[in-house]
Amino acid sequence: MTRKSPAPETIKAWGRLMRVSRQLVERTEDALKAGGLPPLAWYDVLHELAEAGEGGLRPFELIDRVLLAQYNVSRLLARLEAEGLVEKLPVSDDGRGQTVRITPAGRETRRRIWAVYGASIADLMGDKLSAKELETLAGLLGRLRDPPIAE
Amino acid sequence: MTRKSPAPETIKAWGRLMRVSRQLVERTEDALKAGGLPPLAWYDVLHELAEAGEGGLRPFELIDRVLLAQYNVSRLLARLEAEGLVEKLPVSDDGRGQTVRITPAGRETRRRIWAVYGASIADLMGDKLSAKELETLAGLLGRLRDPPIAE
DNA sequence: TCCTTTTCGATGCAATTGCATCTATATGGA
DNA sequence: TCCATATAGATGCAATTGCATCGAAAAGGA
Repeated sequence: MTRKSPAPETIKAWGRLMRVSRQLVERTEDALKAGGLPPLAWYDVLHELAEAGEGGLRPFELIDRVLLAQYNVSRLLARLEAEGLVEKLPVSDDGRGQTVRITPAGRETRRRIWAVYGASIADLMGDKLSAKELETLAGLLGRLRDPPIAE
Repeated sequence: MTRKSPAPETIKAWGRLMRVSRQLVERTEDALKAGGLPPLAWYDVLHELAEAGEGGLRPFELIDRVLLAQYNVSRLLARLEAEGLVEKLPVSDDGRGQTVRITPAGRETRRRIWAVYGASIADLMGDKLSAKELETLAGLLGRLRDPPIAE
């Protein structure tokens, strides 16, 4: 942990990152709400499960992918199951756990969310920066990740 | 609103932005908790009020500065007042409103939060990118703001 | 095998957030 | 002036989040 106060450029970049990310999330959530659709977190989970395919995912695998706390994943999955968007299957070799799989209704919901979410992304980012700038941005952000991504 | 799906570079940059910003916030909140300090939102409000000086700020002015909903500001200010970190003063020319001013205890708390927050910023951003890169990042993010900042 | 520790997932309870609405004051006509 | 509308800020209630902990099953010794 560095002990001294950050440089002015650092503070400025930090402030921008905080403000912009919150603004973009808020606008996107508003767009989803306006369309009568569930929040972003639902999309994230449905997306990961769709990518995972028929094999599904264990809840603990979902946790690091979607960056949610364990209890949030547990409860979100319960809500998704109640809506019939995912199903939980017992897993043979681990009596504690379960496998979660997306249902056809879940895929359909994911598709409907994407229609709005994708448009929001294009609107808020794609229209504002060039392809080259987007790549520069992604590269710089990748270096802030943990673990960092060089590219 | 653009109707088509965003380009791959756009999606990638979006994903990085979402993931990185959440990761950085989470780590910073963890650092504050570990230090027995209040959450980031408290800092934001105390910071704005400190900048505003003796004149203080009206709650509605705080709302757009800190990007919180009206009811969140209302309740956050109530908590800060209960802790003696801010004080509410009636405002002469508008009987509905009030002016909120930071107290000495509030300044002290802000200082203590910054000791950890600033170190976290330096650690998570300052140490990862050069000054030039930080400026590039801030510039690109500025263009995503609403209203956008060209520089 | 038996016992301790770890991991997986759920949940009770308190705090916070979101939504809708409320009260009070101010503002802008007719 | 009087009334309709708008703005400032607070709040009741429901949903969500965070924290701590729990129960159950697995893993790892001794």
